[in-house]
Order: sequence, then structure tokens, then C-alpha cells
Amino acid sequence: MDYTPQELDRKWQGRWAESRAFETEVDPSRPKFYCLEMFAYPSGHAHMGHVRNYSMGDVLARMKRMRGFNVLHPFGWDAFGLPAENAAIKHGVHPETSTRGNIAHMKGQLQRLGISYAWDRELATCDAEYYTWNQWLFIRMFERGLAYRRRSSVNWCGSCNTVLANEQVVDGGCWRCGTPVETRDLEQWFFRITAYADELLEETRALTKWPDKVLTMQRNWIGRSEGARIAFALAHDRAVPIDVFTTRVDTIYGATLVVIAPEHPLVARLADESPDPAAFRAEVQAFRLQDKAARMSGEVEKQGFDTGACVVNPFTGESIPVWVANFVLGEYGTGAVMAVPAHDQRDFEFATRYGLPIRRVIQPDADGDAHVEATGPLTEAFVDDGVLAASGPFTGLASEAARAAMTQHAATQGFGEGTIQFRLKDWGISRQRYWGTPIPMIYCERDGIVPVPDDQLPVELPAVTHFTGRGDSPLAQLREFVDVPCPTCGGPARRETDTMDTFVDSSWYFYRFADPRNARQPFDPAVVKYWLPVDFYVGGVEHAILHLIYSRFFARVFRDLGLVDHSEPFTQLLTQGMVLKDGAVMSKSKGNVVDPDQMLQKYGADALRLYVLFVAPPEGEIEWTDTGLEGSFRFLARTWRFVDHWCDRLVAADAGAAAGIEGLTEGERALRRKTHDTIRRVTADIEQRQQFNTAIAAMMELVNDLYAFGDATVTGAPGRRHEGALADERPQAIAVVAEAVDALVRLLSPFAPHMAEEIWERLGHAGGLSAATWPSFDEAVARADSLVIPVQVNGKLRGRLTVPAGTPEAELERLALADPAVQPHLAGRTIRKVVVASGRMVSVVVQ
RNA sequence: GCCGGGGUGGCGAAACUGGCAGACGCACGGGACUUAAAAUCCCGGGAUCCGCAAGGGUCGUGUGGGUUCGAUUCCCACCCCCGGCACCA
Repeated sequence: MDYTPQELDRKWQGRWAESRAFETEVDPSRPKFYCLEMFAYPSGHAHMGHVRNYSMGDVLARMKRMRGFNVLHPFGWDAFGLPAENAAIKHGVHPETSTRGNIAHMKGQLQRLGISYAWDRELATCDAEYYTWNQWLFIRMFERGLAYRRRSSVNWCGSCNTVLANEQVVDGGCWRCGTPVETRDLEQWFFRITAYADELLEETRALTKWPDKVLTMQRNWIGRSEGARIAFALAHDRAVPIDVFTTRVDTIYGATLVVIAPEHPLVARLADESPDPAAFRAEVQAFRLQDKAARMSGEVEKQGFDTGACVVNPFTGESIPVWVANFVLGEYGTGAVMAVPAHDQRDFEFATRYGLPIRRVIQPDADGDAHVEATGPLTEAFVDDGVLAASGPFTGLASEAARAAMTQHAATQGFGEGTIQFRLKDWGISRQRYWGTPIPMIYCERDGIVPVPDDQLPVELPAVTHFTGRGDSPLAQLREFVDVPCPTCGGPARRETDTMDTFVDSSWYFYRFADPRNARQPFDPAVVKYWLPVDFYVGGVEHAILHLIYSRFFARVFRDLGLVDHSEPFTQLLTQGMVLKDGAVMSKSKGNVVDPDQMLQKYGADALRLYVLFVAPPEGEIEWTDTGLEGSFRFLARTWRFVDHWCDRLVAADAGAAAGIEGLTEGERALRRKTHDTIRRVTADIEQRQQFNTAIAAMMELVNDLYAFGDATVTGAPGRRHEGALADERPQAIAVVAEAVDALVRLLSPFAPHMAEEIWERLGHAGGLSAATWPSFDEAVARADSLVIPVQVNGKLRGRLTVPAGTPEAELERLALADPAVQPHLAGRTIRKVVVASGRMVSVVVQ
């Protein structure tokens, strides 16, 4: 019977659907395993990255099922987002229509891959029954001060009249029309993720099964730094302070100016008070028009101007000027810094450019850099710690001690305090867009900001038929949506017309999967308690920061709402590498896209899945090659042929019989050893290492050995195996082959489930492989009974000993020294030392 | 600049705890089968030198050094590549 994968794919996918093979229920009597791959944005077409992602998850899911776990393996759609709305603007197709169509198409593709999803639990974030819980949660967060509204600066395109996300700013201009982007202050909704900054940072330590790379990225992103906030009072109005944040309060005696960001709240007042307010404002505006990304990355030259105002250094009592400069960031710290040109490289460059004074207050300490001249002009800032000089009562202290003493002093005197600053900012979630979750808030002239009452949820997205891409959010143009009575006073009020960032949707979907049809709450806490946290989460490393930090944040919000009892939602994380073609990411514009559907048609799902797992370890990138895929297909066909050839005899055999049979030949014992060793390797590779490539290699070796064994036992004639000679078969040989094939099919089933199922059935098993158990191995059988021990002389390989396992070290040494291949290298020399690594190596040192 | 991960045959890779470097696969070469080809099955292969051959010598995991009986693996210095962060005060 020939291997016809396309037929097997259809047959078994049909069976699985029919028998609801992968649907699952809470079952406290069994250990659970929650296996999750990041859900998909329904772009319309699955790509090879998806294939790889879902294949990895499926190996774990199917394997764990066979190991007796109650496996939750769901899938869904991250269905809101800009692309659908942009398509609507361009082609006039409603986002709802295109999204539903895309989901249907992609779902078909995934089903043709044979991934073992519990499709009953499928969800799409654009379903009102899902996003109503976004709104519910938003209101809970609002009640707790975790959702709040404030003005903030955003990217603004003056031509399109809309806010742009950072990613939509290309080379400083609007991605759509090219108009230079400006920053503009707008009222926006924020989630107070910074309330959890410390915890999110600290508890990265608990994530022992996450890649270091991701943890490092998260730690950098959160960016904790310890320092002090110091108030510099305005010289002409001592009631008004400019707060600065510094990690180097020990250098404060060297501060020769204070620099504030163009966005600083005091800028407006200082402009008014300046001799030429118009010129002042023009300068500030010029800074704000500079490309934000470039400004933040330091690609723009440091520029600034003197505001004319002065502040008083609270440590020295000295009056120093206040400047505005483009290199100070409004969003970090207090938006103001004390500039210490001698001890900060940026300040140094700035001071040098504008001829401002540079005052040294830190001297290198004894064991510091000796080459740093203690006096004379600086060519760069001295940024290391050292010993304080010219610093009043603090002179002579070491930097670290000085920081503590000076922070204490500031606190006692009431003009400062020790503080911890995070780089992480609160999460701005307002989007002036249609295709997202409406923010469930109402503005009333009398009652202010009022949440939509729970019993009026969801605030459904109204039907919009015309997308222009201009003006405010499309929702703002719908009178019948905007005009609403105030829930508190019943008077006229208006709805919030912004929608939520789609990262809100993806921050908790893994909870909803546990209880996806719950109409009364986001999920039943008892059900989530059983399934969560996710045991194994697979996705692209591009989500290392955004999605994975937001989800950790949401888990803590749910925890503090009393809905979950854990803090970390994902126990183990696997970040899979990209799929490249010709050294580049597959993309339509490059014309190097390989279509999964075509590959499925040609080679079947099993070969495609096997290939993307075999070609490299999971975290690495893979380079697509058609010949590689053919190789995986060949392996499957080769396996198929072997089983096909032996099938009748194997059906009659008992796979467990091999264990009890006496009188095996050396070849038969070797095959059993290989079988058991393969089980050991494949099990560990999947479960402990997630090295799918080496697991597959191990199975290939077993198949190669089976062919070699067939040669030896069936025909004794290499090259002519499949013909005649069946009379030679020993029952013992059939038993060990039956054992090997039985193990192989089970091991292969998470990788190539369709073929494995077919073989399983042909071997006479009923009930399907998902009901079968994972094979176990016998350590004693897997262990070799004879070993080849290499012998080195002076570090060079000179001979090999074949000895029974467990040969004592003294005997190994004796055999090594007597070995004819070793002898010539010992002749006429003195043996200084013999090292015997038991069971591994004999090493002789001669002189 | 800082942080993280890498650098192994023609190519993708493997080597799990310091112990025979290159498993497995791709591409390639040879053979069997075939009228022939494809498919399949078998065999071969790091480089280099000696040898008709069997076989043997030397070198070989980015570079240079070190530790060790023994290093792809550990240590020091350096080069290169990939990813992330980056005027964060």
C-alpha cells in the first residue's frame, strides 16, 4: 500500500473532528497541562512562522496527552486591529466582513495542518461576548485607580487629523501622507502598569523556565534606577521648585545649570516671563517638531537655550541658570535634570558647545583610573565614582557614602528624598480608531467621568459603513453613539469615542480559554484555578516585551481583584525563531513567500510539520529549502514502507513479547537496545529540552537500524531485502521488530500524527493514538552490554578496546597497555601516569 | 556604548556532566535494480600528506594565550555576526 499523505490527512482530520478528540473538561482526578501557542492576528493567510509555532505546541500537547495529562490546547483570534480598518478605508470592505472571512480561511489552513486544538473553545476578540469583559475589567481598573485619564503628548499628523502610533511614524512623517509628525497633547486613557513596576521586575527571577534573553529584555524595559529627587527653587519665586531626578546626587556641587525638557510644565510660564516670549516659544516648538525617535535615540545634536531664569542649588545656595534643551526627555523622571558637565558625558558635550562652566567635584580614588589627571582641562566627563572634592561638608566622602549622606541631608532639610525611577511608563491605551473595544466611559457636565453601568455592558461597536480615515475616531462622528444620558443624573452626556489598544485584548485571552462561554463573568475562578497558569507557551520573540509584560500585569490585576491566585500566567516560555527564505523574512514585497497550502498539497501535513521542526532547534531561525522538506517526506515514506512490508506479521505479533524472549541474537539485542534508547532520547528531547530536531534525528536512526536489521535477518543479502526469504524469519526477530515499530509509531505520533494514526490502525489497534500511552523504556535494555573504550597516549587517540560493560578500571588499564595498536606508542618510553575514566576513556601519559 | 545569544564539513546541524568532533538530514559521488530513467535499496565522504593497497602520519570546532592526562565544552584577551536596549539624568 502506498503512502498517500493527502488522503490520510483528510481521513484523520475528519475522524478527530467527529470524535471531538481534543475537546476537554475540568477533571480534578488527572494532572492538567495547559499548552498554548500565541493566538493569531487574522491577516488572511497562515505563513510558515505559524506552521512552525503551532507544530511545536502540538508536539507538546499530543505527547502530554499520551503521558496521561488532561491537556488544554485551545486556539483563537486576535481579531481587532488597524490593518482591517485600513483595508476598509482603502477598499471599502467593512472590518467585520474581512476579519470574519480571514478567520474562516485561516482556520481551514490550521485544520489542514492537523493541530490538535480544542476548537469548541475558539474565540475572537472582536466578539462582543469577549470584548464586553475588556470593558468590565476596564471599569474595575478605573474603580481602583488603575485606569485613569490624563493629557499626554502623542504623535499627531496635521493632515490626516489623527493620532499615530509610534510604529506608524516613518522617518518622522506620517506613514500615509508623509506630513511631518508633531507631538500634541491629548487626553488619553492610561493603565497604571507602573504601580506594578517593582513587582514585575523583581519577579522575573521566578521565571526560571523563560529564556534569559526575554527576561533581560523585560528588565531593561522596566529599567529601575535608584537616585534622588531634589528641588531647585526658582530664584525669583522661591515657592516654585524645579524637581530634578539624579542618580548622582554626589556630584551636585558640580551642577552648573538645570536643564528642562521642552515639554516641561514650567516652560509656558518661563516663556511668558522672558523678554521675548514669541522667540522663546518658537525655539521650544522647534524642538518639539524634531523627530521624536531621533531625539530619543540621541541622533539629533544637543541644542538648548537659556531661559533667563535661575534656580537655587539647595546644597550650595548658589544661583544657576535654567536652560531648555532637546536632550532632556519630558517623559522620564521629572523632565528636568541638574547638569554636571564634569561628571556626565551629555552635560559635558552640552556645556562645551555653549561655553558653560565645568566644575570638578569628584576625584578618582586611589584604586581608580590612575591615568585620569586630577587637574587640568577635561576632554571628556569623568563618570566613575570617586572621592568628593569641593563639596562643602561632604568633601572627602566616597561617592557611594556621599549619595547616602546627601540624600539624607536633602530629606532632613525638606528639599528632596531618595527615590526609585522606572523607565517603564504607564500604558496609554486610547486609540482614535473604530476597530477595537469601545472604552466604556461617559462624560457628563455635571457628574464628570462616569463608567457605563455593568448591566449596560457591552458597549457594542455600532455599525459604521463609511471609513474615510480622516477626522477623529469614526465613532465620534456618530451622533446616536455619542449622545447618551448620564447614568448618574440622566442628563445629557457623551460617550468616550476612543477604542482600546488591541494589546488589551491579548493580555488575558488565555484565561478566557479556560471558560470561553461564560456569560456572567470573564471566567469562573474555580475553572481558571484548575487550568492556569499556562504550562507551556510558544510564540515569537517579537512579543518578548509588549504582550508578555502586559499579560504579567493583567495577571496581577486579576489577582488583586481576587479572581486568580497566581501572579505569573506563563510557567514556561519558548520563543521560536523566524522562518527565512533566501536569508530574509518571507514577505510579499520580497516575493519569497512559501505558501503552506501548496506544501500541504504536495507533501502532506506530516512532512511539513516534521520539516519545520527538524531543520534547526526551535529558538533558532530556519532557512526554508524545498529539498529539506523533501527529505522529511522521504523519511516518512521510508518509515511507511518498512511498516507496510512487515505489517501482516506485526499485526499477529505481541509488541510486549520481546521483553520476555530468551535466546536473542546479538543483532536482535542491538535492535532492542536501540529501541529503548530511542524512547529515552525522544522523551527527554521533547519534555525536558524541547529539542525537536534531535528527537527526530533519533527516530531516523531507529528507522535506519530497522532497515539494517531487515537486511540481516530477512534476506541476509544487502540490496535485495524485500524479496522472498521470509522463511528465514525467526519469531524472535519479529518480536523485536514489533517492539521497535510499536515504540516508533507512538514516538512519531506528536510529529506526524496522520501517518502515525494510520499505521496504528493498520497494526490492529482501535481507539486512536490520542488514547494510546507514551512508551516507556527499560534502562537495563537501553544500556549497552559491551562498550568501545578509546585509548589515548599523550592526548592522541591510538587504539580502541571492546570490553563488556562494567569492566573494572584496573582491567581496562591492563588491556589498554597491552593493546597492539597502543603498544608501539609506548615502546621505549616511561609511563608516567594512566587515567581511566570508567566506561569512557583510558588516557596514558608517557615520556 | 550596555545587555543577551552565536561563530563547528559544500549546506542545516549534533556532541546532554571536560572524555572517540561532525550523529541526523540536505546536496554530491559510486553501486544494485531497470531496456532506460525516475523512485527505491546499499556504500562513500573534514582537510592534507605518505602508500598500488590494506593502512598510517599531521592538522582541524572564529583568533591568540591559559588550565588539564584530555577542551567545541572551563578561564583570560581579541575579532566577527545576529538580536535587544540606548541622550533614561
